Amino acid sequence: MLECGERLAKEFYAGDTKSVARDLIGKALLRKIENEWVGGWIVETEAYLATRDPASHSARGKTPCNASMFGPAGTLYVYPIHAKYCLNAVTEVEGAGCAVLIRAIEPVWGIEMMKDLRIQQDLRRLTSGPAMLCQALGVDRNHDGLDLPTDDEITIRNPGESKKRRIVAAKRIGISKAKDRLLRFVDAESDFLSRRVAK
DNA sequence: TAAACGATCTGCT
DNA sequence: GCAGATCGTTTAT
Repeated sequence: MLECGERLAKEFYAGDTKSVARDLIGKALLRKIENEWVGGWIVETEAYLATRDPASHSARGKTPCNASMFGPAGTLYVYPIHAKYCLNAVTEVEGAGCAVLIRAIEPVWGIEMMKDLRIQQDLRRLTSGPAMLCQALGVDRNHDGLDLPTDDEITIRNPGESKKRRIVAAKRIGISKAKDRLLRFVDAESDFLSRRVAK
């Protein structure tokens, strides 16, 4: 295994959604493809709260498609949107309908593999958006519902010591409801954000 | 079964 | 920076 610390346990995801979103910045998202680990540091996330959050997919209740968003903490929720996919980690308790959207990572491991999967050579545009990073890691609907704390193919790990990051809260992107809530978290120094934050 | 709508990306200007 | 592409899911006939 790579030198990137311990994998996050179920207890990590069981915390308050907003806190989990913030704490995921600087963690390592990894995916095993053909026996090789690919992935990088998480630099951008967004919190989607339970049924009270009108921007959340869970707001209108459970449907066959969003069922895994209501699963136990640590469940992977992959949602299709605009003919692409987004990757979320379910938080809090089973049935709550909260999740954290992982919007961008800084490519570190298996960069050549990711370039092939994305058909994209520009490092800046490799994983700096929710659908981009899914494609770079080869994640699709087949992975929906798996258990992050125990899965063999996809995992999030805590590197322990890592470079210092300046974490900033900002408004969420691309939604039409509840726009003004500060539920987006980014590593303000990163070059791999889907959108820059105002200084 | 038809129509509308996105938690978006890309290419071109 | 902006318009167009894209397609599964949901909601309406």
